[in-house]
Amino acid sequence: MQKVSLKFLAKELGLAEGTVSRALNGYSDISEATKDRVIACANKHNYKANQTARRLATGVAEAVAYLMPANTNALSEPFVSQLLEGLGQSLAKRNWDLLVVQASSSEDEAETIAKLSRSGKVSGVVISRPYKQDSRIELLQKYKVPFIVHGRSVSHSDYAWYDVDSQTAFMDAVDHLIVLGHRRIGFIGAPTYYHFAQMRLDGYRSGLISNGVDVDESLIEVAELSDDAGERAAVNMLKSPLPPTAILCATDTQAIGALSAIRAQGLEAGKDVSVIGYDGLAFGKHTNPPLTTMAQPLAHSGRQIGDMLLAIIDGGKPTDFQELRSAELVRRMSDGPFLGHKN
Amino acid sequence: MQKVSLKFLAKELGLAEGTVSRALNGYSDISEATKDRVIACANKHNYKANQTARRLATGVAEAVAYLMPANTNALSEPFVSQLLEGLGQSLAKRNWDLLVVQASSSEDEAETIAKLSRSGKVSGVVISRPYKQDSRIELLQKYKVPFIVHGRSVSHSDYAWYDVDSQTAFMDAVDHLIVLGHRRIGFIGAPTYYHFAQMRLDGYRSGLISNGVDVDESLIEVAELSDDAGERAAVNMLKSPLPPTAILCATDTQAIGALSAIRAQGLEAGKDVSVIGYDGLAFGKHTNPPLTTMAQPLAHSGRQIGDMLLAIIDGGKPTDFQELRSAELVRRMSDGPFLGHKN
DNA sequence: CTTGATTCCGAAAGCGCTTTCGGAATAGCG
DNA sequence: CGCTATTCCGAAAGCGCTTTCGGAATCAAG
Repeated sequence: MQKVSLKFLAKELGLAEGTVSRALNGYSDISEATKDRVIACANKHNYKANQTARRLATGVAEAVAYLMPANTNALSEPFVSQLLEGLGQSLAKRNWDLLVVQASSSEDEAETIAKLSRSGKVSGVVISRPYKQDSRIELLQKYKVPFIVHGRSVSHSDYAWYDVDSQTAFMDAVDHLIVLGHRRIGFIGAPTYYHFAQMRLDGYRSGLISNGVDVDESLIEVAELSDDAGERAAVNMLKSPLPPTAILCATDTQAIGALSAIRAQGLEAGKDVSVIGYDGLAFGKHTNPPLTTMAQPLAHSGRQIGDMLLAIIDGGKPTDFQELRSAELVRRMSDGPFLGHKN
Repeated sequence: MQKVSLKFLAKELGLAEGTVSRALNGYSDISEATKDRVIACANKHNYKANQTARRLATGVAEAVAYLMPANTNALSEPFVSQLLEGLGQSLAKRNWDLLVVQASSSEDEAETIAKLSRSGKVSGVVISRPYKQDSRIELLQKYKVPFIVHGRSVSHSDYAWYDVDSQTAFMDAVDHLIVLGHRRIGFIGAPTYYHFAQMRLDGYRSGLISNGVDVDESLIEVAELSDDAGERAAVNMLKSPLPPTAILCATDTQAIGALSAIRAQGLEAGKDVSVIGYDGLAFGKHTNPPLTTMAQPLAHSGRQIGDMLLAIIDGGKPTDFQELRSAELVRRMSDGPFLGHKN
């Protein structure tokens, strides 16, 4: 299996390397005739340009990186593979590579980005789950690396992002619960250094206010992004003297934990206390009871994000690429009308 | 932000490029003194070698690819992100890259591999879920690309793999069910072009036989790797004139579907009919009822696989790297003693 | 038939790094 | 002090591809 290089093809065809290269790349100063000849020969020998050499010569990396979120947790990761899949499809159209990089810790994320940009091995990067104020974003801007954020930070006016409007999603969820008759609605949030956590909390708050119900700070818990944390938060809430009759959770994962807590208290989710999650994990169909959730349309988000990134790399203005999708309520069994207080 | 290249450093230091390069790479023909000087200067300017140039010059790709399994399904993918994470950690030690590539269809997988190997952009690849006879493996061998298989194909003696012994896992599961008093044990398998599907079926069969119970082919269903498929298979089984009192499923995802089917029939999993899955998805804690499963130790499989691959790339014999782990039963609530037939 | 415009291709200079080779400077030794 | 053995570094040749530039050949026009 001998290496087929440009040189090889050139010799075979009796042409100069440069000519072959230009023919393959569709330059207009090559006659159709020799172009065909070259292409035929290349196919015959199964020639694939050495991408490394190509990258070096052209100076374009032909690759983008996905920065894996740190501190992930098994239950919440379906979105990672979905995203990766979509990104891959998008990049495949150009035959670009998808790199997956991860920082060993959150503190290292900045360092990782710096290295990434300086090594010049990618022409773009996408990051997920931005913090309220995210040093990764600042760095990316400073280094002028095209990037798109899966989510938004607080000041998100000057870069490209793709996000789901979880704030109004939570307002909608509150509305829904209000219509069902609930007034004591609890909220299990996520650490507010995540901006999405803040937005969801805000949505919850304004939902309450717009419905004329006061927000009771004792009904708000902050938990990590795991089922166990959600469960702990829920038991706290349930044990309070005036427990909520419905609980909104920042993520499905936490909501699933809350479901456990409710069952453990001998209560029934969907009757004694309603719970609504957020994410729309397919898995929610199988919880006990099936989880009602605000589902985000992550179906093709990966491809979407990939296309946006490519457009920016091609010279598009980042601010032209800010896409806000909306979540929608999918009712399963964990919500229900307020039935009056037990005690 | 001016580019810091070797040339830049060389000029700054009054040395030749080659000298700087050798100093940075720890060659022994450079005095400690200038080595220190060079390194200090490099750090000061935050120099990072252009990896593309380096790759071209050395001829080593410094990257490995993970071939995403085609036809994946959201519920079963936690393992992908876990694997990726581990692989990334392993590669990070050498500062290598992790590429994620996917074929547009199963038929394209061979083509994808061919392209991958010829483009020379990776020094190794890992694939998951091999088929009984897997053309990807043959190709990888033919092209002499170091690789490791996450799983095994039928003839797995001459390459490197990492797998969990699901065959004995299923024998164990049968034993467990037998001890609980079950005799009519159903099996929901996966398409047998996946070798793991065959092995699990074999395990089920020999488990039965070793316990002296005849295998009843009408108690064996084959389903796709999804919850819905598992559910359909389970209803078929349950509707049969002599339904099983326990069901073994090839994957947790299917088992979760089976749970739904059982509930839909007005039966109770864990009492009326036991179900045991395989995989150990964290999610199984939250199904209704919580799913008993044969859990595979995927904790650090990614890192393990990465280390193995690196060792092979370094010249290790592939056959020295074949690792078989074992799964273990984690009992939750979906299994229970045989209580006598209802009808 | 000459001249200027086209068409098409060869030659060569990189891209930024690695690595071999040889030579200058130093050290070691008798 | 002369000679060989070391130590250390500069020079240069690539890695495989792209791209600019100029020139030979062809064509159209005068």
